[in-house]
Amino acid sequence: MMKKSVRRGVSKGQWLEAGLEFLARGSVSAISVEGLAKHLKIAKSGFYWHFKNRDELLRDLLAYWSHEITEVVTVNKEFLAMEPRIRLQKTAEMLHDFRLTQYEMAIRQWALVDKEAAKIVRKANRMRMNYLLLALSELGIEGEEAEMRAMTFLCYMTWEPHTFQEVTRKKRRSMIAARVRMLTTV
Amino acid sequence: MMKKSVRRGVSKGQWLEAGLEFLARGSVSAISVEGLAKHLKIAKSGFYWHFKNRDELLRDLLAYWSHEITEVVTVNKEFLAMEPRIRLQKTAEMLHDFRLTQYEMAIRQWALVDKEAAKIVRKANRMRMNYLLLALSELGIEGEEAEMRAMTFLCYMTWEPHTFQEVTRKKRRSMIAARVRMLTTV
DNA sequence: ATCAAGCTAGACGCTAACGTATAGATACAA
DNA sequence: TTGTATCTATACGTTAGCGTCTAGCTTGAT
Repeated sequence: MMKKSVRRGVSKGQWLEAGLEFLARGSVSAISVEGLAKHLKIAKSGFYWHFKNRDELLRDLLAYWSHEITEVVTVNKEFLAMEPRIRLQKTAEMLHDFRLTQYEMAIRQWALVDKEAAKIVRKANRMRMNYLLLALSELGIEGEEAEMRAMTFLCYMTWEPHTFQEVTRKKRRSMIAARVRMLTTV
Repeated sequence: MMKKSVRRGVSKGQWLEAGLEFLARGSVSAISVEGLAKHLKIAKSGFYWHFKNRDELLRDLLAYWSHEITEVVTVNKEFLAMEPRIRLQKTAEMLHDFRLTQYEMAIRQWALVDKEAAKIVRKANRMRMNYLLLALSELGIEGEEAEMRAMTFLCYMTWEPHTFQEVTRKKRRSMIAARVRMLTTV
């Protein structure tokens, strides 16, 4: 009755994980069924046991990204209890420490040619903007000024690691505080 | 004697332009010899008259990007005569008006897997950072604070159009001034 | 011991794209 | 008008990747 059968073949989860690993390399086209199979040291036929086709894997990865990266980060009760400046600081640190933006490049580039990806990216933007606008609002920053600051914050959080790969992680982390200060100072 | 023969075949320049057009769609992999040929309504064999292979076209596009986008924008005498705040404002407006960041996504994603592209992207970062750091320095902003602000400015200029495609160009332009103010206020 | 569920190996056919080869076409120059 | 430089059409060979098919193998359940 228990569905949790633990045969030792390659599970769907392993294919998904491998997919994410390849996605982090920077593009959706880096994900090939045969590439993943080789990575998992297996023939590709196993892939088609779990997925109808390559596109189904991509949709699953998109759904995963949408959920984990956006909703989990945004809908976070503990964070909302903090003072807004601290909250933004902790959020930025969390994004950094857990490398939560590593798929952004691939996903957003994908969104240029895929309708569904584009839709989810727009939704992610909206949720993140609302999260940031709320914090800024608590600090008395509203309107277009708030919007500008939230967009700047979002651009920085999303793209800094991709843009400045030559900067050390330590240095990048140390600059978070000053950045939050600038973005929250009226 | 004049080399400027004007036969009416498809010139090298037209192939390069078509390449840029495809590149703007978001990725290097969008550039295929056969795709470009179809776009130019011609058989692909003409391509190999001008280029040794696909890679040579890509190298040429990279060189073009490196020159036009980075050096031309950065080494600009008129701009350096302006007051730093005005200079940054004009720079941001120019990037916006001439869509000078439209190839960033493709190039930077390409840099993840191509050594030469990575090198040129690092160089572009350095030149842009120096340009921004100079302006900030004139405003009395130095050290790590200046570095943080320059990086934020660069992220915003580079990525805002890609990240917020849902924002109208008019609105995006109207937000430049406030952003420069924030980034240059001590 | 046997059976079904879950998964795999390996071979196959198909397409898109790369690059090559050859036989032209066109236009200006002598 | 004849030649040469600059392109082009068409056909071909090759590879990478998608997806399919069939005959299995392994493991827990009965």
